[in-house]
Amino acid sequence: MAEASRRRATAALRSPGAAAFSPLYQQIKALLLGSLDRGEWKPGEAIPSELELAARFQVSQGTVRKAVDELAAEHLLIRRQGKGTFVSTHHEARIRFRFLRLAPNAGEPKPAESKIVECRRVRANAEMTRHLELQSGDTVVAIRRVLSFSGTPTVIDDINLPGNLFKGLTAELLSSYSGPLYGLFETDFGVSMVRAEEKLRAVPADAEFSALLNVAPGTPLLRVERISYTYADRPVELRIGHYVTDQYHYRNSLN
Amino acid sequence: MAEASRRRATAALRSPGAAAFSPLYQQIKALLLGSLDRGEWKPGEAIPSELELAARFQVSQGTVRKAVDELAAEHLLIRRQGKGTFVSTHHEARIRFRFLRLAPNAGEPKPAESKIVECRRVRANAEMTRHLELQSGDTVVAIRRVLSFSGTPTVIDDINLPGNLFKGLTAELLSSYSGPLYGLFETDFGVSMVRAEEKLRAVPADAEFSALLNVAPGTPLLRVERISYTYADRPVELRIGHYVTDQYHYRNSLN
DNA sequence: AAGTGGTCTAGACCACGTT
DNA sequence: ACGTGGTCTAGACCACTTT
Repeated sequence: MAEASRRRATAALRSPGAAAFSPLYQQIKALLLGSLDRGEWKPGEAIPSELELAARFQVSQGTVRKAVDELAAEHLLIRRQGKGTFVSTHHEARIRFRFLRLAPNAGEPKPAESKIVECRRVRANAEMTRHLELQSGDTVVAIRRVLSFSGTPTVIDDINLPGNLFKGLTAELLSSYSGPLYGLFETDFGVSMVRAEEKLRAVPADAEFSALLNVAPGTPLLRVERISYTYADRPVELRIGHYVTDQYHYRNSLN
Repeated sequence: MAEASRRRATAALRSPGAAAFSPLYQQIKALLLGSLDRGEWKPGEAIPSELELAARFQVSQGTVRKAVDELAAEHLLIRRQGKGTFVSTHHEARIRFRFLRLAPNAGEPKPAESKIVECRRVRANAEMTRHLELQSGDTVVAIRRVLSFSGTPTVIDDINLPGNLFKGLTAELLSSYSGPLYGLFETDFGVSMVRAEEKLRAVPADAEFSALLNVAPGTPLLRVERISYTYADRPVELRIGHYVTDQYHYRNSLN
């Protein structure tokens, strides 16, 4: 077995054309990512044990471990000593707060009340086509919702999703569902948001936003533009949020 | 040697009073953090090789490696194959962009021009006392600077530092220095900013800010409150920034 | 050639959770 | 008792950099 794996690494290393050398554990990691992307293991489920994976890929447990370690560091997998290694799911508080950065200035976070304002299927405009890597003419699902805390409207989210990935998504489904949106996407559409890039600005509230958020026109809002990515690192959500930040703030850690 | 280290781990594990078990590599990591905090190795310098550290701590190279791996993942150390492992320094482009989140909406980042507006030593107010864990009556260095890009004022930073750690810090020194502020703190005062927590809000420009930033009063500004920490995880900077975000935005990654 | 970090293996034992 | 992940060791070899 030692020989087999060494040969494999050496083969990759010495491949003519010098296709960039990649260590065995990176190759394993890519294979695991592929399985996750194909839904071989669903969010919340356990993946095979390290020894099983080592046998499957013909490498040592240590090599599998290093691949899994990296995926766990990226929060795609969660290790539980004595139980196994599990696929991350948005149906958990811990992971949710990685994507929900709004926190109250004082006191404990309260659950948000969500109201779906609209949910339409429209042709992608140029911005969506570019950000979501669509073809011109493709459709997107355009959702607008308002989040309130203790009855105070605080967030307007404009969410755009590729139409072909979210076929049965309707306002009714969204309204009937309580819980994290990404949890719904994950279980009902097999789309897992794994990471995101955001751009933040301060902008004045226009007439429409000021009415929805119950603030004066011109009130400074925190505008958050987010692009979310799946396992395969494909963009699948363009979300534009506008936050009222008198009682809440956006928290961030620099490491 | 194997015996020695096993005994050490076992001793820690079985210590009466059950002082929380911590694995050997975590103990090593803590020792390394202590050395960094004491300035035993300065930013930019190489730390001893893994084999040297293994000998010093009487553990295997693999255990040292795991400790160093974690510190490298936190960007406190930087590994360079064939050369050694080095202490991170703010005198490098890569690390700077971890703390400088403002990016132009279009085009390449340009270097900022910094103008020191004031630098005074004052008594810490309640807010500073709390955030910087000071005693009431302690002094802080209060700095205000304006950052401009291509002549356009874009950022006002109000920076507060514990007076006792920054004794020789004057407006002249700040003005004569070009380069990252954290680089100056690091080399001249032995204070390394290692991580930070930020809170973001959108606020209207008041008269003072509108004059300094050359925008209309009430213009939405992105307000960024930052607390920075050193190796020992002690807060040593309270910084409040106000950003004009028409040509620039704050970028963030959710992982 | 020598020294550094990087990868990979094999095996032992520990801690945790379930059966 | 058993299976899981977690820690630690020892040794081999590879890749990169400097001498």
